[in-house]
Amino acid sequence: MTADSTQKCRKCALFLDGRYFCAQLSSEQLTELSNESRALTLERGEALSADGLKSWPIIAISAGVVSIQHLLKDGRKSIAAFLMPGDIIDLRSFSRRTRGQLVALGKSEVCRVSPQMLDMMVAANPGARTVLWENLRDQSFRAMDHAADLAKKRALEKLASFIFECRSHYSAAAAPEFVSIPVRRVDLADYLGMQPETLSRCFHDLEDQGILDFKSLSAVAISDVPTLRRIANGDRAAGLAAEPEKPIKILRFA
Amino acid sequence: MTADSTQKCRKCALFLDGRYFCAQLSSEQLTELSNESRALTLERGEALSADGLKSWPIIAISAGVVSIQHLLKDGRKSIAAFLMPGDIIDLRSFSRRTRGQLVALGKSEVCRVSPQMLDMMVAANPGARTVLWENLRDQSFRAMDHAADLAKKRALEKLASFIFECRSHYSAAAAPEFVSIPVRRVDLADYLGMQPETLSRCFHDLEDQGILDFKSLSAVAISDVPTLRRIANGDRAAGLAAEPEKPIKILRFA
DNA sequence: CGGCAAGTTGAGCCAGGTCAACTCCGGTGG
DNA sequence: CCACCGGAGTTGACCTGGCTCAACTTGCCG
Repeated sequence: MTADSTQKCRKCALFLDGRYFCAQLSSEQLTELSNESRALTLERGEALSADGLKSWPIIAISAGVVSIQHLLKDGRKSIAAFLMPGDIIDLRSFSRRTRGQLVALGKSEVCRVSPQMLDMMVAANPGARTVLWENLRDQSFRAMDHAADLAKKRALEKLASFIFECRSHYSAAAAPEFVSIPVRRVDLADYLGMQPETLSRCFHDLEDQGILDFKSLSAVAISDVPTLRRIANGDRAAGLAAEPEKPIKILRFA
Repeated sequence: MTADSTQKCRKCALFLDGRYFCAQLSSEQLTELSNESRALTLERGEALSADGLKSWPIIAISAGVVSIQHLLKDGRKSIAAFLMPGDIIDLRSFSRRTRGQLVALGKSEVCRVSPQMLDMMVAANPGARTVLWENLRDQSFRAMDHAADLAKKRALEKLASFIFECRSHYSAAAAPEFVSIPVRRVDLADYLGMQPETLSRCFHDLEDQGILDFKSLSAVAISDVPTLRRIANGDRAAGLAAEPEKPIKILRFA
């Protein structure tokens, strides 16, 4: 079993990618952690049970996308956050707060870690501590940025922001304008706080304006990065041939 | 100066309240931290400059409310998060992300801490580490809950949620139904992603329905907690005498 | 190649945005 | 003590972006 678990860890993205937590651990620490962790594969739509989370409140995402979902009484659903590979979430104080569920949005790999073990690693290993701390900060800022977007942006602007968010997460340096959208339309709509219909119309708009170029449902190329950026930043004139500015210019000569 | 700074720390809320970071420190650690920190008073509307944040990227709030604000090109403003006393924010990786500003929403006290010193305390003091970690997690979950609220709730529901959020932060055990609203209407509107006019109408609604009772602009009593709770949870029938259910019942007999 | 889930399109409607006028309140100076 | 001022909050009337509902198309998987 020990051999097995160590094997398991040595093939895991959390160990193989130097930016992630497990890559910071020494060989012995990795073995220790292996014994106190459980890998798990989730299919799309599967949720981690509340009971399971009580005994294993630390979840590390090694592949796929997992969401934190909130449900309202009348069935409205919203997705509070996307968790990506490398994200580690500590739900020890979660029960006090609004109940949200952890639901996989596609086939995903997660690793459940014993809290005691995590605390030990964090106490003993400054590198691991830094990585964990930075990841949590990043999650926090992502959530805040997202909240700011939801608060005051219109649908098209939210979508534009999201595409950039995707790009910063996923794009290879080789093809910076190709972006993969790792979730279904419905889930993206729930994340962006709009209806799937509206989302569809927005995608269509961006394609019509020649800003996006669809390779498939889940892969786009950004053909006009500056305009998309301006839309994301809330520049209402972006992509509209900037009509309102002309008259002002003329007045300046008078 | 050492004596001065220690004095300063011993009167600070971050030390006096046992739940907060500085209360976890030993006497020597507190003295050390004093020398590597700078207290600062902010008036409403004052922002921490980007330069200042570069040299002092750790900010602890000891009194008042500080906001993280985002500005769109056309002047739309949104408030991504409220930072409350006890919150500590680490902006070391902030510059990479969307520029947001830290702006005080009322007279506030903050303490800028040297990152090296914070790291040392965190390495040496497990209690302090836990408090800091839990605070950051809390901020993160708050931001996610807030994002979920913004995504799929209507105006009245967002306001109801916010009132509960305030209650959990501020209320004394003695008078659990009294809630203080620590920010101006405009700022609350920016936080909840709506217009001040709409916010005003929502407050009025809740008062008309006998759910809220205003003591002043910034102090309310919740007169009907269950209904407010149901509104916050997205129960569309709450406070409407549940008319739509009757006809359905009749049809069931047919 | 059939069947179902996912995504799209269209038409009509409403919650909340917008704009403008108004009230309220605390501070200030005559 | 009161008139005045400016900022904050409120109210009213109108308008629109995005929601809703329903029908349709597309794409995926056995």
